[in-house]
Amino acid sequence: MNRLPEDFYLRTDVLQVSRALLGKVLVTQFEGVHTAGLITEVEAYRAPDDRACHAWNNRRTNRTEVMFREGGTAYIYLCYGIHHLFNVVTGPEGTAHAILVRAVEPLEGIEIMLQRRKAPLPESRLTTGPGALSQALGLTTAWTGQSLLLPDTPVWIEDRGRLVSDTDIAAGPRIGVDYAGECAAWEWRFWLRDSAFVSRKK
DNA sequence: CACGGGATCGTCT
DNA sequence: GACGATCCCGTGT
Repeated sequence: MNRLPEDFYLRTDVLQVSRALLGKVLVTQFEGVHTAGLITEVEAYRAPDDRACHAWNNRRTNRTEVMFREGGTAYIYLCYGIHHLFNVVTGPEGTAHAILVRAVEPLEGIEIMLQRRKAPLPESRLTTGPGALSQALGLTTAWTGQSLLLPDTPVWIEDRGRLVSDTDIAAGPRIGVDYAGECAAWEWRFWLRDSAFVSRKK
């Protein structure tokens, strides 16, 4: 296991970290069950200037407090009362930057994922979409604030040597942030261009 | 394939 | 009291 180190997350440019996250492997292990998926699609959110960010204008609330923590922390919140959306906090403590993981390619524990999701599902839809992948990997809001760095955490991210070059990465506007004014046009969504495991076609 | 609606609840006004 | 960084299913084409 080659868990990403603190330095990976502490970089100040959340867009750079977002790109670097593509091709890494998101792993969960709890109650004796192991699942893993290769990260294929992400979105960056960045306070204070980004209106689409929950912590826009550096707004601190009970929910957003986690976003201000040190990079390498999980930020998970409930969306539409149903979906648990998983984010990775980046940057030093005091800045509210986070990366939403929108899709992964299933690697390990696929039978478990099918059970957690609504089987039967085609594998192409098992973990594509932020709510879908969280359900497949067993990620819930119970883990918001959880470290990805400490030993024996239930969730972490690994580097397994998959090489991703800039030409492998496509960028476009983020999904579902039309309310965010001009920020909605920022191309802060990144995905592996050739992956079949992306939440929506371009 | 495109579109529309319902589910469901924590969070903030 | 309104609404959301979503998803699934039904309907119509």
